[in-house]
Amino acid sequence: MSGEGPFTHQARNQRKSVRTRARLMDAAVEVFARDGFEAASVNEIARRADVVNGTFYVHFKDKDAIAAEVAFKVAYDIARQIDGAMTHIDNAAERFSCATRQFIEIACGQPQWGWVLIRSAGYAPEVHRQVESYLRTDLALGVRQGLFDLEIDAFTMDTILSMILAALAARLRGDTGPEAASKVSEMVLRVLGVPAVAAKAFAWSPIELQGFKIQTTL
Amino acid sequence: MSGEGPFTHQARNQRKSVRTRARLMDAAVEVFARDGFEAASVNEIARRADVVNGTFYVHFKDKDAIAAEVAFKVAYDIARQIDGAMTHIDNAAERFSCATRQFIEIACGQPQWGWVLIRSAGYAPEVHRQVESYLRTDLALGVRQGLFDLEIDAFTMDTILSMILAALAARLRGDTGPEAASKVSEMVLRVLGVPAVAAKAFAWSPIELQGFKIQTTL
DNA sequence: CCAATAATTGACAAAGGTCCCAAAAAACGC
DNA sequence: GCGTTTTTTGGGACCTTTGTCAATTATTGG
Repeated sequence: MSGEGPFTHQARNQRKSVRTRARLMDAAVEVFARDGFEAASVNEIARRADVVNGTFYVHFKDKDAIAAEVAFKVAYDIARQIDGAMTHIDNAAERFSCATRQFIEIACGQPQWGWVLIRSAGYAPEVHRQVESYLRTDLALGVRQGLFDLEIDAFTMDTILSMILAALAARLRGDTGPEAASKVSEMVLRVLGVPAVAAKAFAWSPIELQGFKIQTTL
Repeated sequence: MSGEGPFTHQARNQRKSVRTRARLMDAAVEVFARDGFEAASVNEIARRADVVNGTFYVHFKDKDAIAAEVAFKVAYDIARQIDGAMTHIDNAAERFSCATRQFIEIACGQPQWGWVLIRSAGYAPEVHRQVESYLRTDLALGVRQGLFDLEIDAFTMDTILSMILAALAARLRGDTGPEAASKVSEMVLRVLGVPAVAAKAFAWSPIELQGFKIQTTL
């Protein structure tokens, strides 16, 4: 086994079944991140969780089942962290910029989670829904505040999300430094109709967070 | 076998080896488009090309080899079609909008090629390079013409490409109608710094093509 | 038309995948 | 500590995949 992952940590005081399940999920994250969903094998996941192959099937029906659960939990957890740290920001452009930058930062701090998000975006609708949920609210707010002049429909959301994920991928690949998060924020704000100068200001201003620091594990 | 694909058609008068190779490539397009690169199997490709498994290995070293070749040929061919039909347009914003809209239209006319482009974008650098080659020229031109005010670096290119591919994917999934191409053009032009009104005008103006119509097969 | 060359075949080994299950071991409540 | 319940084990049945190769069949130039 390779260290203790976030799910395992969260399950530390629960009954054995729960702990094993959590170990399988941490292992699945590693394998999905490295090999992609299609190429990942149940055997490899079990091996990394230090259980024999048969144990896997006690806990999950098949590969699809664990993938859906892992993707959902990862997306949910990240979204929750971001939301919690932003309750004090009112301006929609600032909220968007802050959320996007934090999202990329958090996902980079846990690279395997980042890759799982990217690689599962195509297959797992629940990931899309999770990430979009925090986006949609702020975008709609911006329209109401008169900051954004673009119609926020499903296609717009989809395009914006793909920009953010592209930035995350570039960052995880190491193609770019931490500035990618601000760059992509600025680009999206321009798409939304924020004037260039204001977009730059929002995207590059320092982030103020509620509380000390962002929590990067469950 | 399921009909005659573009590669097979192009190879119709060549020697047998070339024709079989082309059939394998058409089959590979179908399988990669349907299953994605990771899940695609050499067996399935051979079956669809109406040859036995062993024949595949006469023509290609392995799955990677055929994937690289297919992705490159598809990207190259589409880029060539677009370039050829745009020699008479001078304005960079118009060129970009026209190229993007045609790109999506062509890729949708041959859905399997479209999916191959999307699914291989992550794995095959040659696809990125091909598609970016026609983009980069026009974006740089726009900066020189004073139309765009955004620095065109690798990250910018990457983000813009991901927007275009997201629109293509939405279109191929049937999530959106033909207007997606104009919508995404408009969004990218805004990113590039084109004023909202002008961006809308460029993105939705009718396309004038050199010659009669776009060719949609090799 | 025939010999030489080119191309395809089909069977197979080796590797690895999925999923199941009877038996063993561990954990739990009393 | 002890019997019951929960959980894990290990191996096996069966399938798919990859990649190779000697044998066979098709094509083609002379």
